[in-house]
Amino acid sequence: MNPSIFDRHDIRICIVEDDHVIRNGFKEILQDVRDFQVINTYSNCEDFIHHMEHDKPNVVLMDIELPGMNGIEGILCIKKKHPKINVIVVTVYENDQLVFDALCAGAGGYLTKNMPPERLKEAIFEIIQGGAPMSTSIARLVVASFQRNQTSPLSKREMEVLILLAKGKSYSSIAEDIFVDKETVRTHIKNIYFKLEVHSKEDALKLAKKEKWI
Amino acid sequence: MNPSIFDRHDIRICIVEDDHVIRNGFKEILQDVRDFQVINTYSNCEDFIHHMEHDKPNVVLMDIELPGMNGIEGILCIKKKHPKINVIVVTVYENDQLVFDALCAGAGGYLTKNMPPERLKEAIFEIIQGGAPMSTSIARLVVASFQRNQTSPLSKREMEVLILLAKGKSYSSIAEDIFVDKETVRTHIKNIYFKLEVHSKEDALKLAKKEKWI
DNA sequence: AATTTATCCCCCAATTTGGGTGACTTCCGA
DNA sequence: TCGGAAGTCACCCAAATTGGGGGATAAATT
Repeated sequence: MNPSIFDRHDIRICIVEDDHVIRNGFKEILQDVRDFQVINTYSNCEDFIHHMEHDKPNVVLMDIELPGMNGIEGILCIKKKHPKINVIVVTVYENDQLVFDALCAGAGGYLTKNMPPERLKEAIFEIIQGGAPMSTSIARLVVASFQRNQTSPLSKREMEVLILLAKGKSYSSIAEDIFVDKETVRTHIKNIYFKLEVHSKEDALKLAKKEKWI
Repeated sequence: MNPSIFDRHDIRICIVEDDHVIRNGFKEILQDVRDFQVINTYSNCEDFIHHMEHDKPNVVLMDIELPGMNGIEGILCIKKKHPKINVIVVTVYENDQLVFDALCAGAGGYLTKNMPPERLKEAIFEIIQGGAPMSTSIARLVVASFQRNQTSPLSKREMEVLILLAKGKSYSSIAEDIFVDKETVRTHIKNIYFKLEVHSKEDALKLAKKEKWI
């Protein structure tokens, strides 16, 4: 359960960050930690990617806004070639879409720059041990993304139908799933469209997703 | 940035846990913490729900496997009436589906029972401050759920088409989106079906979701 | 040179979809 | 107890979609 010496010794770290003050700050914080080796620091993604075969890092601290290739693209590129490299995003941005894009791209953690230096060290141990270090606000964002507003104007049954519709099912298939007649499904969908003021499956699903009903 | 005294004083806590040893253990751990008040403990959801109006907790520690109503149903019920109550799941289960069900139901945190007692206290402060306390393994599960296996047999263009199909778009609508002829979309979809060995939109999407391509 | 990818064209028939209208039951809140 | 949702099913209609068959061409990759 506790991290053994084997889990954490010799953790090879690279830093990709265009602001040299922050870059060196992180290096300062990390380089004297036992088990950590700051292999190299880079001011852009391209440089890192050219050297990653040689650097063989376990963990990369990655900024998002970078000259040239941005952090998201960078993560995609890194993960494509070396899926085992752990990327922790370290940025000032807490924008929803950026967070999700980074996680989808393969980031294993997401920290905001206003954290105490201790948190950075912890985060690296955490990701090596199979965790996913996140700032509190980011964790909340991520967890909230699972939760749906259930304040839709649709009835329970209508929501059921809408969710099945979202799976790409046809009316007949939905009917079989919920053990009613195809005509009933049609009626539900007509009512859904009426309530949502839309006239097609596409628009209904777009609205429902925007409002986080599904 | 730092938690002020106003953020954390008088945190009202309820515990829902059927094992009385664990239930009392948690109570012991929490009751002497400054700012914490353990209002009540319950061995099942129903009892808690009957008292929550009176208890007015800020945080509920909730087990999943409970006699009668289970934890997931319990969370739904609590959140429906009092969306502001913070529910932290505390369980032995690390089953993927259970974690996601709990988060979808409205859990604001998810801890496994094998944590140090300190972690429980931290977690309560964390959720009050707008965070989402999770065990490391849970955080990893959650983050991993954003990441897609990009090892599908489909080409880039085919993936694009499949993703738009998953949004409920018609062939014509997809064609407009990617600036090609409807016939081209049809060809892509035929090729997708051939590669995936399916014969309908529903089956293609089901497979793609199962394999986490979309 | 062969394969994959991406683009487009034609034909065909069954199914799906969206809209209109109406009807019956049940259940809940005012 | 009355009215309104909610849920169920029916029938009509026309347009659109879908899935499957057969091609073709050009570019890129292997």
